[in-house]
Amino acid sequence: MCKNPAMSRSPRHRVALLALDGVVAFDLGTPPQVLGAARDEAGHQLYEVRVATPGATPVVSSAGFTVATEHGLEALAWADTVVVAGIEGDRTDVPVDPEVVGALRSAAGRGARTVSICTGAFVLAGAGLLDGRPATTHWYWATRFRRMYPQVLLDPDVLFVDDGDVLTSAGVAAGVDLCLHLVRADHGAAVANRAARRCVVPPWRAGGQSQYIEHHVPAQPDSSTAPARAWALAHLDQPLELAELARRSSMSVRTFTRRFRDETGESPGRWLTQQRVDRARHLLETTDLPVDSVARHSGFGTAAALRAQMATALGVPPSAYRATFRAAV
DNA sequence: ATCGCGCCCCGCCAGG
DNA sequence: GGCCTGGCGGGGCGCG
Repeated sequence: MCKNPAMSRSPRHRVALLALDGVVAFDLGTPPQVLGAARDEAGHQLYEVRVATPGATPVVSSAGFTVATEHGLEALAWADTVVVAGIEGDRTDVPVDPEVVGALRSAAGRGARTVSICTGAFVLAGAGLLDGRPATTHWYWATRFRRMYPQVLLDPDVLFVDDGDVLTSAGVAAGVDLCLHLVRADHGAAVANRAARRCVVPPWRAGGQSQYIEHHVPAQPDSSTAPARAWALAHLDQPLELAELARRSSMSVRTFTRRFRDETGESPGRWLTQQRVDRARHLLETTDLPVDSVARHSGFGTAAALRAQMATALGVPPSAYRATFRAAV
């Protein structure tokens, strides 16, 4: 791990966070906080985040306070990744400043990764960076987005969209999910999970928008335990033993658990119960099945087991969970 | 409520 | 030596 100390440490990933007038205050905090929480084994930060505004002039945030930064658009030329924070919804139809468009386009042109949070997608789209590509934005502004940018393949029902060098996320807090996704893509699940823990990201955000829970943790493509996970998902309602999953992957139990942990950031058992809780949540939201059969269909033998798992995972009993969503929709 | 049993998780270490 | 593997054992947790 830290056999060669500072010398071999790779340079930090450079991130420019672009704040325009009316910037969503929350989005301004997300990348510094979440990416800043990403550390290597020795505790060194893996990202350097600079907040930039056009001309390094102060901008007024959605919360009313003024944002003063040291960096102008030249930070976009410096960055490996450019993140555009959301702007207040009623400003989304204001044409994007040509200088901003130019800076974004040249950053993208030289291969920088471009990312948006929330309504920041309007800015990327305004710069033409989303043309013909899949993207998402805050669900509330989806209609306007479609009208303004019909050439973008908008999917308003997901937390975020990863299209390689262009990534977009849904409203406000989905920026947290996207930043964690970036960390996961750049440095693996273990680092991302440590960052999440450091940020004390809650496992469940109360409220409606139940469709969003479908999109959980994206799988690492080159992953030796992925087939086992797929198989497990297809047989969630049955008892699944670690030994069986390992055997199906033709690995010893020890190697399987070790790889699984490396690839997903979680132990097989924890992952399994998480998937089962997700399945149960989905059934509670979309069916009228009694809690008892929800428990069976999601692989918890009994309602008691389901209740216990939901209590620890979400802090909410099944019936209350269902009631929340029935009331919310 | 408690205990016992089985499974899981993971550090440790030996071997390829 | 470095890397990956896999067996072992103890501590932990869920469940009956």
